[in-house]
Amino acid sequence: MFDEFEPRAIEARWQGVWETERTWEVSNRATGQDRAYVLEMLPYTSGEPHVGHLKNYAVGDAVAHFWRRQGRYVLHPMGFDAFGLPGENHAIRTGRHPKFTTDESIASFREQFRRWGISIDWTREISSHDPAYYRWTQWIFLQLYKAGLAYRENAAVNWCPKDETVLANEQVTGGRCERCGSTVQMRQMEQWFFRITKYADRLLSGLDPLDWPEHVKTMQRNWIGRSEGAFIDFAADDAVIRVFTTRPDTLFGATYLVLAPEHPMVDALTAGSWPDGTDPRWTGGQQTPAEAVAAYRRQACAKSELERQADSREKTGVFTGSHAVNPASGQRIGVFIADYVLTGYGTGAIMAVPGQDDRDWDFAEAFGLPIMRTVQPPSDWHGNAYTGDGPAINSAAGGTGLSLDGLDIAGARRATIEWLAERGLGEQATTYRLRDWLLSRQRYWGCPIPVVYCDSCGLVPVPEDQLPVELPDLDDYQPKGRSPLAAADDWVTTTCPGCGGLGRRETDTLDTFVDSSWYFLRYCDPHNDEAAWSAKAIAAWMPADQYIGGVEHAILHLLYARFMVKALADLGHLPMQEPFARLFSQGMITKDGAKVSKSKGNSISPSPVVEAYGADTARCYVLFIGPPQQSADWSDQGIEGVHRFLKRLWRLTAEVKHTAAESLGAEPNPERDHALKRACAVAIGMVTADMAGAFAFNTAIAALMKLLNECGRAVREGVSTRVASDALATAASLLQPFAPHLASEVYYQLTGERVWTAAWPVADENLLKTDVIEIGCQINGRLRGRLSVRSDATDAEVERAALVTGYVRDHLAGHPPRKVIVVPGRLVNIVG
RNA sequence: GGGGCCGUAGCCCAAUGGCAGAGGCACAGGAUUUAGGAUUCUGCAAGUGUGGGUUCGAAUCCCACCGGCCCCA
Repeated sequence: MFDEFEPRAIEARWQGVWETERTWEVSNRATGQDRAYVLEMLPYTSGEPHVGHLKNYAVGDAVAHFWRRQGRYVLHPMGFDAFGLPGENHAIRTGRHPKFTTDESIASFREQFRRWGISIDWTREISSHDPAYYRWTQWIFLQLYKAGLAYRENAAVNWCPKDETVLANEQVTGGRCERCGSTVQMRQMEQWFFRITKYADRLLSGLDPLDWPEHVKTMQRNWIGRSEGAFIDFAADDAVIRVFTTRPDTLFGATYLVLAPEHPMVDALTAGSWPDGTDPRWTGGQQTPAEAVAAYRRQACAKSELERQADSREKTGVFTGSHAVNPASGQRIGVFIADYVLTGYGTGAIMAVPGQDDRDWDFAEAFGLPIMRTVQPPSDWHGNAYTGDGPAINSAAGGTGLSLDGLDIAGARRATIEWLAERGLGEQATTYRLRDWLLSRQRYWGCPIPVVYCDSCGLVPVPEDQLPVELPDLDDYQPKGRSPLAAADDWVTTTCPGCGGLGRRETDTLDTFVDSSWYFLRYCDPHNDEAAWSAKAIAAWMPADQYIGGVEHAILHLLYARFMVKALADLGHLPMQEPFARLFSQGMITKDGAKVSKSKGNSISPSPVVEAYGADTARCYVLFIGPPQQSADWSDQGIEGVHRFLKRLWRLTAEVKHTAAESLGAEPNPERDHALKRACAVAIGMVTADMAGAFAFNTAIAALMKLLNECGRAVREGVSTRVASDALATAASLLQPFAPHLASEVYYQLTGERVWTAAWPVADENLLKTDVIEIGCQINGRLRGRLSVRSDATDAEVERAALVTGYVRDHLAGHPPRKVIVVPGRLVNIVG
């Protein structure tokens, strides 16, 4: 036993034991135990781990340990998301191959995880840049390609001019590149996509049964953005404009049409001159519609999507000079362009119904366009557009045969869609905000797309037995608007697998989200050379019982992984539909209330903390700092308190261990012995409930601090050595998921046993019982005093005891109480 | 603009609708120490952002507002 508390020595000792004895390794062949798969999101290897990683893995490790101690056989693996832009950008800056910086970063992460004592089965480690891994990434791509779920298309894509690559919609925020902040441009390019939109409905309905935080599910639902409505065709002078609306029931109220300025039909619809009687507000002050449209387009381009969507903004737009016909009312209505309509949503064109839509109302008011209500608002309605339900009005026209008056929204919607469909004027339609997943990246440091182009055979997938298509070594990583791989002639030039003639390899690489959309499957069977995984291995572990990660991945990564599992399941490669049964979304660690990031220069490295206080303190601190799902502010002062707590456990253990006497402190005292045993039982109950429930690690650690305070008091005031020793061993046992090293040492010192092999403690119910309890006594809901009653007293007995109490009798002054409420074990309330 | 989370002691945070306090930080005083540090003991404080409502009873549920953060636009 070391005299001083030296975390470094203790931690090195137990880490050595776990490594030598391969304590955390699990076999797929083990039988007879309840299996569990605890998974944290795989770290993106850029530089060194930060405190967010520490929190993520401290949470995951606590769960893994707790479940093991409850008798489950736990798979807890680790790997690295190793491809991607940061590694490549670093290579461009330094001229060093990204493999070196990536491998250094991985080594640094691996070393930190060891230093933190995270209980990982390292035999299952994977790295996404390892050919043995990305061989199967390529294999998955080919399976999806064969099934028609991966396709190539010329598409307008988001282009980041600084990173010189395309970006997925998901990687564009507020019109800017998520990584570098540059304003994103639109470009037409041949690109690879996964057909994730085909799974939109299943990705939505699959959310319902998942044990995930509700807000994460909501974010996914909003991202998929399903809207039900209809396409409606409006006949213009010599064209048909198809709009999408979620409110076909309001068709009679459509008093004008609005196209997005970028809509492909705008040029054709732009009239040669302003029609007679054109309102001056509609012309944008221009002599001709063409000039007005051109000027307005220039203006719209200069704005970000954010500005265009801000509802409070003044509505702007111009008239195209063309008219269309409302198919229901037969009215001629104007066709406008305005930037509050976006190309990407629906058909890029809307029918404007100012009576039932706020934005349309604002636009109609600004431009003097007719407003007609087609839903009767309530009699006390004083607002503008009425978006609520009510009977349809003004919605019948003799000529067209459609009559909706009196129907509610649902009925009018059905009738309108039926009427449109019969006449070939429209159809029921569901649109989604979700776009297909853009996979291609014109970058070097990624997984090569296993495809060859041949003049005679066209696009030929690389045969599976020729995988992996290895990423070649390059000296020049500089992107030049096309992938750096395009310059590697030796690599690009290849034999066509179809005809044996000359072929050229695909030079784009895969989005790194593809790499990370299936890694959790590979952990189940990481050394399989014959297949990406075996059915047996997947059956043994999947779906993951607990997934843990940051909320920043609530949309992209989680949606991609869910899509991948569904697609692979449809192709017969997987037996389940969802990868993650339970999700825990941890909160960020902030510094002075602000997000920490490398770019802000306020990132926090755990290393100095681990050096100064040890891994146990660092781990306990990130768990104690607050509820783990909430964001928490890092404070160097707060660490001290946790460190003192661990140090106290060490000191008390030393004191108890070193005494030869049968008791400590004053004379032995059975009452104090009992009180300490009881404190243990209480702590067991609290920690167990906190771990099994909402992962309330902060209150679990608080309960252990309380138990230790009571151990200290008992040792001071007199307690038998046996009881004190048992109490400390219990504390260590309960602490093991959070501070495994110190817990192992203390437990070993006191019992000679290994704490991780010990069963999770169970509270002795008998110890929790007491004879007499104090309850609150209220009069009219206000606390007036306390009352001692037997713990098994009936409600009637409690009531009687309350009614004979002095201040209650004084208050009632001889009148009977109107009501008496007894909350067993808590309080009694006299209403008089 | 929409959706969500959060406002409790000087600070971080607890509290199945039932006695506002578990734990930690800071602070004050005592013990120990040559001193500092470390250790240890004792003490300390808010009526729960604001205003309504439901209830015998609201930090907790409902409505509105204020403030902070996150996501989406």
